[in-house]
Amino acid sequence: MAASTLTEVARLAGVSPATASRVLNGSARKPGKDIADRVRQAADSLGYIPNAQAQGLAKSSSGLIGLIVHDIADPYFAAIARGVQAAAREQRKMVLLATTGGAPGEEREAVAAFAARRADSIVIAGSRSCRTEDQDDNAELAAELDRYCRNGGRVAVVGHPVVGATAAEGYHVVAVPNQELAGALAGELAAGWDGDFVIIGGPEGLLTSDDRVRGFQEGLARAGRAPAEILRTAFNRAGGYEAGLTLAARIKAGGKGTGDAAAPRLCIFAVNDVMAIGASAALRAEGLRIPRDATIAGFDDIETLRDFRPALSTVRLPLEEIGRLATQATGPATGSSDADADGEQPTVSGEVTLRRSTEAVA
Amino acid sequence: MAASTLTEVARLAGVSPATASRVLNGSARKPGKDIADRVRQAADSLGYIPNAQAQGLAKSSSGLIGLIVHDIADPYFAAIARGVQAAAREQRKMVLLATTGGAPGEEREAVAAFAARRADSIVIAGSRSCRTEDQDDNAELAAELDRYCRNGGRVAVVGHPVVGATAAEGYHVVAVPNQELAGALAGELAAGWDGDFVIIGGPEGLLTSDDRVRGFQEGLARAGRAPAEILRTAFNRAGGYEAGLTLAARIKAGGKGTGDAAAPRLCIFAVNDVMAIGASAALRAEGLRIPRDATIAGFDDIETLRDFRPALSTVRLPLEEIGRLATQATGPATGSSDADADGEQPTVSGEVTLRRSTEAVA
DNA sequence: CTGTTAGCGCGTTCAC
DNA sequence: GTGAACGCGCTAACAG
Repeated sequence: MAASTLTEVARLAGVSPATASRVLNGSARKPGKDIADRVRQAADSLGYIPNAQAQGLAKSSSGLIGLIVHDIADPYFAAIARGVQAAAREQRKMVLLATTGGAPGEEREAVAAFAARRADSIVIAGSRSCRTEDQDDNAELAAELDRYCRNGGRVAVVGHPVVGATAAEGYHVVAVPNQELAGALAGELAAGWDGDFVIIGGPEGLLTSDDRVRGFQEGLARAGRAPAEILRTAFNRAGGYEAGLTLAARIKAGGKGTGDAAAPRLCIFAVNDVMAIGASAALRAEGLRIPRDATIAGFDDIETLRDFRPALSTVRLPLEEIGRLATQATGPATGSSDADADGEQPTVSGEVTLRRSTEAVA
Repeated sequence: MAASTLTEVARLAGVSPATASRVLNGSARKPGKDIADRVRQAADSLGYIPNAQAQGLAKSSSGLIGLIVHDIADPYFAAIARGVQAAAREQRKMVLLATTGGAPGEEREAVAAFAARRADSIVIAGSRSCRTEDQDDNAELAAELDRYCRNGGRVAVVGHPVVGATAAEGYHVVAVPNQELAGALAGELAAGWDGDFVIIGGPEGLLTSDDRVRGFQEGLARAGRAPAEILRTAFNRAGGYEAGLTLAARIKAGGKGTGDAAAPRLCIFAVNDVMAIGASAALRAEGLRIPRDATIAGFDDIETLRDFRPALSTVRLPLEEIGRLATQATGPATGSSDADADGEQPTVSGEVTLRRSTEAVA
């Protein structure tokens, strides 16, 4: 990776490296118009590309933004990544990507790697876990982040604060009202439906999942309903499918065949869209139909999934904007001359979106 | 972004920076066991994190892999990105992400940015364009890539070579048999269907789209069919939807109502799955049903879309593996002691996958 | 096996 | 306005 250096450009232009640096990058001092042209010409005759590593070393900042996701192929994270990318471009920075599968240990490694690269800021998307088995890793992650912040790094976390992280300078949380929204969803669902509810949740301890489960139960309670049973499974399509099979068996056993208007249908709430789609697929594979034999709702309103039929009831989350906000929170102060307190937490809002998958059938 | 330096660690351990470096990183020389422990202890008592920028400057290599995609939120690219990420991890490198929307000009900028960061290699996913309006940008992109390669950088391009790029050292192409596969799809479709075909293609000049269109027409010809009409539109869901509306109007006009067995149904080939889904949505919105009123096939076999009903006939492409292969091609020689010629082009294979969306109805 | 020296490429004080 | 020096943090060639 040898390329032409600033020194070479300077020599070719017959000036000192310092001068060349001043013209090729924005410096306070403006070199003479004539000499500037000479340098610029020399530069692109040599195909000069500044060495960002050296620049970073000298200026002690890298122009890099680190992004941590569970899985970039998951449409949820992909959407957030798009927002991060867009905001990064506005800040004229590049994004470094790390995928961790959600394991706190790997997240710690990713943070360390970003710190090593002297990333200007780090955005952590994806649910945190508070299971006891992750306790140690979480502590190390928190310590790593804390050190990163103390060294001047800026951090934004989507959804929940990192477990055990002390609120340090430069540490931002983009709050996602999972619990409230899940409650609202439960309320609207309960208004048009008087049967039983079941929740397909992720593994216990996954904060996002837990919040949505809790919120949904609260919403049910407010509507005077009994708490829903909770099925725990993996936080992805496969998990949803598995739970769907279980429910299908139960429906078929209890309902004594489908289409029986007297048999109470089940209303299923899967804590995210991808799980809901998995569950739907399972039901269908078992010969059940939605919303005839059961109704189902998800969460997130993943764009790619909007064309599914029956259209999935869900809670719309502005994923791309979430990524954007998180990134902006770590950037330089926004132009708005408004109250721009450093500790201010950007908040996003979602919207309950009822569609065909939870429609009452005649 | 000030952190503790190697020098500080060395001082605290009472050794020279060089020695500290040798123990903290894998060097040829192994320092004494006793002194090594002392250094290591000093290092993590200080929370030392090596400065990758400085390491890169000194070693003239960065441990970075640049990935260029049109849009990271597009499931096609997201899947490839997952493969790239996985391979990068195996090479103990990090990935730098750039999104360009497919514009050659922005791709050129991205390559320059990667070169500036001294990325060890660059993976370019996403279709190239050969429209005359992109000619200049393409030339500059080719020049930029060429220079990057000459400086020792390694490049892998998915699908097509960069237009106008001279086959330089370190320049790899992961060939995707779009044309052959599209032909095979046409063949299988023609075998079970004797009506008309229509193609929904991307803008003319998009190489991937063009290949698939061409291959499909060839397949039709081999089956003794007349060439299909081609609708040009945007290479995304919106484009598919738009074309779908057009076709819906035509079907309704020509068929004089749906379900008329005498009216020839149309078989639609959309050059990618996302467009096919868009077209399906449009048909449905117009009251038409698949496969009753028209049949449709896509290309890519996007994972997230597999749960759609009616299940979409398509061509399965190992997207994740494509990303992995491209990345590996730019990495150090693979372990296989086999013929490992540098210019060898990894090839992937796909598979025609017929599903319900193209089923003949009774 | 360890310490010393010399860069890697660039930004940034300083003098001129 | 311009050039010469130094330092960013680390590794690689040498001495010892």
